[in-house]
Amino acid sequence: MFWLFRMPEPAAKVTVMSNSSIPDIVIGRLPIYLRALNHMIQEGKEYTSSHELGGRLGISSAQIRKDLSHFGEFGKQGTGYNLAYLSEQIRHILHVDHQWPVAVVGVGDLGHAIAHYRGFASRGFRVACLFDNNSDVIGEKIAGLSVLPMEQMSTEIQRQGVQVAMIAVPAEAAQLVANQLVQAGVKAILNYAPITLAVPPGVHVQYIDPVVHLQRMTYYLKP
Amino acid sequence: MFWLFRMPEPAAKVTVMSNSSIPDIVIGRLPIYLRALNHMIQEGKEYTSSHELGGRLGISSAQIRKDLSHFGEFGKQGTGYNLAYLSEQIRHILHVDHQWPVAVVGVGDLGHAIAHYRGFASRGFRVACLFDNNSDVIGEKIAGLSVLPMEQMSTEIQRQGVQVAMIAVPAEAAQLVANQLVQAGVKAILNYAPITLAVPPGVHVQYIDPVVHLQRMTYYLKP
DNA sequence: TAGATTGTTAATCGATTAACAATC
DNA sequence: TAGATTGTTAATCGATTAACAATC
Repeated sequence: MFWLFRMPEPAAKVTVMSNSSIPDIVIGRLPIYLRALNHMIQEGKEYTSSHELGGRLGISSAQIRKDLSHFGEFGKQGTGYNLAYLSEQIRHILHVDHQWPVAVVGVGDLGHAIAHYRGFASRGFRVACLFDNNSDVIGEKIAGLSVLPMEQMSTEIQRQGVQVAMIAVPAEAAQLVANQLVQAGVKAILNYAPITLAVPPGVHVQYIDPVVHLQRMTYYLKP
Repeated sequence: MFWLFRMPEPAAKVTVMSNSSIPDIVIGRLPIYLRALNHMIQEGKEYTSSHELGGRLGISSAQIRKDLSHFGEFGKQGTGYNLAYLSEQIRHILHVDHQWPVAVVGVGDLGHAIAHYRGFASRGFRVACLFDNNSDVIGEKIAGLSVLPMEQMSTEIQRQGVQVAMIAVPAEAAQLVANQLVQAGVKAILNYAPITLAVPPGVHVQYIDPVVHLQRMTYYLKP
């Protein structure tokens, strides 16, 4: 991807092309914008402004406009943004304008909750397979899916072309599972185990550890 | 809290006091450091260095040293950091050197998983009460706790002095629940509902929305 | 001692914001 | 037209990093 910058007057002959990628921190805000936009749509609204959106999210309007400007022009002066259009555009940017099949590894309480969660489909994801190493749950049907043994993981992930996985196993097993997922071709891992994973370049990892979030807040509280 | 800065030579007479608070982004990394330090302790290690810690976490050693320097001097030249000591210090800084009672609102699949999670106790938290508005689950015993009706929430939170809560209700109910929690005196909310909450100043909110994390990764993937 | 590593400074790098011409 | 709001620029602000004296 490249960008064309306007040259200062008097116009130089060269055109500066930058392959500089979009900051990850900007990418990280797009899902938040998208969530809020869809929320507004459900409220029956048709348009919003960077000011209104920023007000809801606690983000400056300038930042929202700047973030969006990395990808194109989506608004109209005086009017703001058409919600349906902007939502569609962001879904396209984030590649969630279709459904990604997701593997879930670990079917304890948390894995169950993930498998049953109804909020994935409308936002670009579909739980496609479940794995566990516990023979008590292998074969069990959860949300219409049979829990498969770990031995079948690689085969099944490759068969379905799964690129995205969620790890919901105990911390002790998480790195091993991550290795197996990477081996199977998974490129994005959402890790619920409270441990930082080591993965090769090109594999993306995000973390969910409720305690990290809680500890971040207790710093500001009086015990 | 204030900080003493070394004056340049020749020494000035005044002592500069700064009330500038520590950046929130620094606070946000401390729980990650703490998690890794405790992991190393469990591996039987006794010391680490900023270089080793940074290597594990994908963070520069300079950043780790800078972050810690906001709070004091915890290491020794040539040796590094004593793990038990640094862990204890960070626990103290984050106020997780004792257990915070936590209220959980919403006892669906996710609320069940949270209530059963064994990972809170060692890291400064204890699920102290569960609430729901569904009469099917009210009265049910989960992890030794009876699920209470929403009507008892405020009273119970105040009775136990709960300052920290987790919201695990559907998105439509989350803002209302947040309002009630704030009314009851809660100062920190971990929100699992996929919605940005509006809360008064002084109330802290953190978010866990797996889809936000997934969407952040799919941007980089080829569909 | 020689090697290692801290804590801190200053420079660099990057992100956010204010401001405004353009224009709907 | 008058009012509102975008997209973009340049300035500001803040975070990260490189480098090194101090010292264990």
